[in-house]
Amino acid sequence: MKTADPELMRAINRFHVMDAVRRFGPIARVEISTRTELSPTTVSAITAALLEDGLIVPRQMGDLRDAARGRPRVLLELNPEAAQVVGVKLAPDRITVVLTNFRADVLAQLALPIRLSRQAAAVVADLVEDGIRQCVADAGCPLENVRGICVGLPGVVEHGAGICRQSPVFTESDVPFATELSRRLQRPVSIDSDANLVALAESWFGAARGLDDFLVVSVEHSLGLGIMHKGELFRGAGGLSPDLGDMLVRPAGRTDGTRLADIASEAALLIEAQAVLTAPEDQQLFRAGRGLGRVLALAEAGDARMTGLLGEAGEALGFAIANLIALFAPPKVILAGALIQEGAPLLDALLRTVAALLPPSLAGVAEIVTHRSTDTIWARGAAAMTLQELYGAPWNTTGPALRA
Amino acid sequence: MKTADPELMRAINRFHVMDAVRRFGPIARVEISTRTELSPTTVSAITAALLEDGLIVPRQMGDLRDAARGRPRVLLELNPEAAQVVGVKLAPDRITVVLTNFRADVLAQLALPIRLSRQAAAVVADLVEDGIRQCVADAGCPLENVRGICVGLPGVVEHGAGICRQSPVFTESDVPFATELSRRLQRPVSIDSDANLVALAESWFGAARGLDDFLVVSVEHSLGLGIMHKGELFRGAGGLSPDLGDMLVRPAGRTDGTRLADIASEAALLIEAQAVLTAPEDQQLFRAGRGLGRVLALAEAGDARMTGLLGEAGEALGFAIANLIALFAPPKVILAGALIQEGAPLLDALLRTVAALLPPSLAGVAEIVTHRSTDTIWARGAAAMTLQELYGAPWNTTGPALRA
DNA sequence: CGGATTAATGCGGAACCCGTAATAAAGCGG
DNA sequence: CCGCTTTATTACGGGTTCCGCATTAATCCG
Repeated sequence: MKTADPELMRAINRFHVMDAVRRFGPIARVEISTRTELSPTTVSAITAALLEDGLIVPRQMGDLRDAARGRPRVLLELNPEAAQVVGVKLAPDRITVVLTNFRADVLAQLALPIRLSRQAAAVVADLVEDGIRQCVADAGCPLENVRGICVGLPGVVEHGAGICRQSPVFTESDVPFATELSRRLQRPVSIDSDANLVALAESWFGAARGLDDFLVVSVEHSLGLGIMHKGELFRGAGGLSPDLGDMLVRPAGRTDGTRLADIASEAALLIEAQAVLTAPEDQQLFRAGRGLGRVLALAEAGDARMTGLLGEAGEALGFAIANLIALFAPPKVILAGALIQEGAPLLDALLRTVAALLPPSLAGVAEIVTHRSTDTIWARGAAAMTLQELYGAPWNTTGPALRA
Repeated sequence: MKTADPELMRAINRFHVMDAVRRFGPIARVEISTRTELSPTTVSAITAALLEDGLIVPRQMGDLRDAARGRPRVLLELNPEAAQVVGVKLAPDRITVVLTNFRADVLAQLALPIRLSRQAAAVVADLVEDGIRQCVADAGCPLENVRGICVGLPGVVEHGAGICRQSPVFTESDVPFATELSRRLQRPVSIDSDANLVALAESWFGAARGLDDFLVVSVEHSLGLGIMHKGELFRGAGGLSPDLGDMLVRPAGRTDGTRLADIASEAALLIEAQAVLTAPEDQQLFRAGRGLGRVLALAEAGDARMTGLLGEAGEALGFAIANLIALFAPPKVILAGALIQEGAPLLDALLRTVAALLPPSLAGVAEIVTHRSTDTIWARGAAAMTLQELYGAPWNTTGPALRA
């Protein structure tokens, strides 16, 4: 926690005003005042500064007071033109790039279906750089206008330092990807765990709007875990984002095959399924990257081997999620990913396991919902991360108050 | 996060000054200024107010500057007399009460070796009330002078609401213990998970002094987990303290006996050991409450059944701790409890399991140490919790900034 | 006993929030 | 059409805070 001075005070209150404008859409000063519990005078002063800076704009039309007497309110909203930011999602089979405006509306997007599992960091950086340049070019937006870039990727990411400790997309460990991209593009770049970004997206414009505490669990090629805790993205000590794949699901005593990623990720499932489905036409499908569809179709048709695999994965996920609920007590858990479907064996097993394992005292706390997130939403979350910094959340900039 | 006003600003900075005095005191104003990065003027003003309020006192003696030139510094320290607080630790076999001064020095303590597993809340409240009254009477301190009371107990505790959701010491669930005690004693009362309090104690005057991130795992009659995260005690959504006993250690598919508490707590170990050691003299020891010593002695002597049990418990604990390290990435993990001994089978198995299960990217982050905490230290932690509130940490008082 | 040196503190300036009062911009009723 | 009422917004003054600068305080040194 930083020491307080008038500047910080103003930064805090300005952020609250910005946050109210973002969340409650076109909104009048009076309403900002009641919501933030700041005095009308202060709101007026702050909004004047924000208007001056071009971050918000008035919107005369649409006066929908119930009692239409008195001076009409002037509605304020975010100025979409105030900034452009870029969000990138890196997955092992795809790069998604979006350019958004200041409201996180997508202006342009680009999906590169490129297989980049375990690539050299330089190669990935090349691809991302090209993708970003092309995306902003498509939108006719000079790169210089882009106020910030955020990249989401699976694995263990250190947001603060901009280092990716370990990820399925890189061969190397400890990749300083943020500095590398920043050097290439001459723009501010940050990186974060992909699941954290989708958590932010869900909180801004998704299934968890306005919720201060929730989990996002994504089952994709790899597993993702995003945690919103007390209104902020949860990160471990040193800003290290935890990786759901590193959660353990086997009992002690067996040191092999214990990571959740080895049981419940798409990648792991495909490997196990490929070992089982030995028919040549199946193998063909796997080689063509269509194995997942085949697995789901077989499970749908009642193939015991496939439902068994999916059930095992679901049980493992349920086990991990029950642990997370015991720790974070989130009112909501959002599940995402192609494997998560209503009525599918994986989801059934997951829900059943959570219900069975959760202690009675925590039985009711978490509502588990599914939500289909597109790659665009993920990338929008990345954009939102940069926007949040532009809004100027002051507590992110705080250093240790006492030096040893 | 609360909206900022001058009052909050001052509260924040006053807290920083108090914190510096507590941590580094006796300390001169100049040094407070450099450590907090507040201007000397501001420090002077704040310390003047604190002196006025009697929270700190000057200490002329002991001028140990290296260069003894210039005006000598006036050292400031906490005024021990500024307040008295009571800390209570509730364990299934013992109630410990301490009275401390403003520096968390113990003025009087009282240990009641009472078995209170699964007692009615009213009975426990009776015992605690009597214990507190007796303890403060022993010290000749009128109860009216006690500025606050904090009770630590195992189980799932909701600190904010003062409710104990579930605990081995109560028969009931959802016990509003804080209000109940407050009504009886007419003093402010708070409750928290016992492990959180020992974490606070370790951070104030124990093995984790000044550390912003660490875990405390205590293996006692029941299991405890205290998490210091970014300088604050970690609690789940709604202020719910997680319970280590609710962590799960068995794989999905087996829904029975999966809680860590059923494998690795002293209580569970005793039950399992009692089932194995059928000799009449052993059963005698168990009934006399001396079973644990017997188990340890047998294990020491190489009894395979006992080392097996302990090893299994250690592996289960290691499994849970590895998961927690993956989530929180704490630089330090402190283990406490009678079962945790250097060279003992439980600790060996625990360390081995953590090392085996932790993914390489997290291999070096956490140093695991053991630390023997007495019941007094725990109760001191409870006192420290109240003191922290008296110091006026402003962020604890913040409500939601935006009302829906 | 007069510098030199370091510690602590008035003093004035600047920024901020807030309460009150004034102003702005509508609708309503005569 | 015009004044009155109502509601939103803003100007103004007061109070608080932090900070930079200059001053005072307290010691050592020669």
